[in-house]
Amino acid sequence: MSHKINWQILIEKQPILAFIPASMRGGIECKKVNAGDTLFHLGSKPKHLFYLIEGGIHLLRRTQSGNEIILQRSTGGFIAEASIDAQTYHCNAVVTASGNILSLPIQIVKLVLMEDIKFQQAWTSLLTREVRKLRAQCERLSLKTAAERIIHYIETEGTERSLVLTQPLNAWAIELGLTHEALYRSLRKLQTTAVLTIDKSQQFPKLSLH
Amino acid sequence: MSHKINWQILIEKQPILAFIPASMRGGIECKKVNAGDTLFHLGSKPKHLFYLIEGGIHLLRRTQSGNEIILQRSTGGFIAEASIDAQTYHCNAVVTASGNILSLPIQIVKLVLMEDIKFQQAWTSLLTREVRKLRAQCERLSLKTAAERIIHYIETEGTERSLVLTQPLNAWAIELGLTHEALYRSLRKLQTTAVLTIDKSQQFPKLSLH
DNA sequence: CGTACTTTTGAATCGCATCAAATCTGGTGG
DNA sequence: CCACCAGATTTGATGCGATTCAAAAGTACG
Repeated sequence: MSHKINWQILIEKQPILAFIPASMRGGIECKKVNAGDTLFHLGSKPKHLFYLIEGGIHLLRRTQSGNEIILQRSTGGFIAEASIDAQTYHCNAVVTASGNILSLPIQIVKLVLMEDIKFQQAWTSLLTREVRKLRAQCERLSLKTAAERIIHYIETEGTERSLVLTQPLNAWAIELGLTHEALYRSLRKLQTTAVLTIDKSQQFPKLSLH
Repeated sequence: MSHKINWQILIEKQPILAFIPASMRGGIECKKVNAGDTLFHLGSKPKHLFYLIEGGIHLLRRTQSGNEIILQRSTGGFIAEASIDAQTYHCNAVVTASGNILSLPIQIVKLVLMEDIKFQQAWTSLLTREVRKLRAQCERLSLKTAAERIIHYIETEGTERSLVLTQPLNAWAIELGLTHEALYRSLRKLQTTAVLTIDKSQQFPKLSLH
């Protein structure tokens, strides 16, 4: 189930991968994953670091009371970066949308991290960006109304008060901590009050604030 | 207003500081800060990285509508680690409880990061923990009800289904994305329905799930 | 053409925010 | 020791906005 990896295209999307020396690329696999698959589960020892190229993955855990807690929804990028220096996984990873992943043996990644200070720096800056992004998301989620969250999102994630989504609206709703109904209604209101416009001619909607 | 720094005690509390070479300690100051002080504000260029030894600091921003949003509350540790490679601060830092901070010139920190791979690694693991914590908070904030957020907080941040807060309840409410009234009412309900108990004999409340 | 997914609308309900006010607390200075 | 004050906690009433449940219409794709 392993595919040939086009490193050139991959590196364009994720420059940090350029730091993986060519000599180590042999150990890295590209796999197809299907909705429903489990990448890893809580308690097991991390052997691979995953990079989601395409598809969707949820990291989740069950509480003692049996409730399911979603720790992270990912539609691309490294999965559970934190597992790199953990003894065991702290959660389960379930594929929610079929796609492709890179599977990097943690040994290799650790080796490169130890030896290559450039890679370390790139990794640090990746984490730093992630911290900043997550802070912004926390900030957004503590806004009380749908309209405020929408505008905040466009202002912080977009450029020039405008933004092309990378997902359909109903998926965006979840990221905003809303139901899709609430998002649709709120968007409609923002349009009728001329606060923003939505362009749906492309694959994903483009939102622009006035 | 600069004090002499007792590195030995400091390093015990925060081992990462051991990586700062003795030769560079001269550039680092320990300052007293008072409630109400501003450490830095949005838009200004980061010159120092701050380490909060004692006291309390809020990182906050104001929305267009004038509401105050708290991005981070800290009662110790590094403040705004993300500022290390940012052009400008993306929030304001206000002292909410008097105490002491270390003020590390960013130049020095960057230099050590470049040269010392051990420090790099320690820094990476610091960021990794932060990422994990923030993910948990985002997931908590996307829970719809006050009760769910409270329980999630105890389950993820506490040990053995129980947790001692590090702040009064009204401050906790903000971290949970709730008004203090909503938190008080929800806590009362959870107590009367025997879901949890609150012990207020100490300075800060201790919450235990049943 | 049918299936799966997304978008849209409607109606009823619930929970939280909001505003207001009272009580309780610890700490201060007279 | 008491008066006083700021901050924390508590209770009440009201309204709004989001959730929830339900169903229909639009869209993409094989």
